[in-house]
Amino acid sequence: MIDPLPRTFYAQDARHVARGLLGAILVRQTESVTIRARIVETEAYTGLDDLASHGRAGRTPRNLPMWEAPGHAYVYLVYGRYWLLNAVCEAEGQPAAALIRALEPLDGLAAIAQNRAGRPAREYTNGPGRLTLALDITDAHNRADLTDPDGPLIILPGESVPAEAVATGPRIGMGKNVPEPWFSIARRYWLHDNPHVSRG
DNA sequence: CCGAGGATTATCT
DNA sequence: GATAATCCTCGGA
Repeated sequence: MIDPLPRTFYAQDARHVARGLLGAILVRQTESVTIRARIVETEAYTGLDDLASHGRAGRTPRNLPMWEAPGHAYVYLVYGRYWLLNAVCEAEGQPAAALIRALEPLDGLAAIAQNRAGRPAREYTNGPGRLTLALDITDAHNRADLTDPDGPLIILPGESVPAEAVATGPRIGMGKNVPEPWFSIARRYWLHDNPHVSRG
């Protein structure tokens, strides 16, 4: 039995956590199914100074998990339709998170296919809203402890990813009113050439 | 393949 | 009342 990534891992800078999550294994456990998938794309949202982050304007009811203890899930609804999954980062009292943007399915493919019925297999988990549908992740998992081996949502360490396999670039999908440098700064991380990332 | 436009609703101003 | 860390459909090439 492999231990989940420890809370000390998440307590680091969100950029470091986002990069470090590449290659790690997200595990979704229910009574009947275990789904495992490799994290292949992430984004870092960090600090009051990050004008693209929910934490920018101080504490609100929605973003409260970002301020709490690291190593927990921050799940919220976007565009009134899709749940997005983040891992809370940095010290308690510091608003930061790493968004999980894409996964490479490993186990539980039948359950994923059922959750994504009607879609082509290549679009099962290659986007932050798609992967939560595929793994049945909802607000029920907000604040879930990602370090609890018996929890519904955990992250295990994966094989190490060499630096040359990682690409970086601007974050995706922010409103046009996010000012520079936050709009264009390279805080998206993905595995170069992995077919499951949301964009090449 | 690609771009444009609509869906849909909690959250914040 | 405006906005949003997105996805899907449809039309055209």
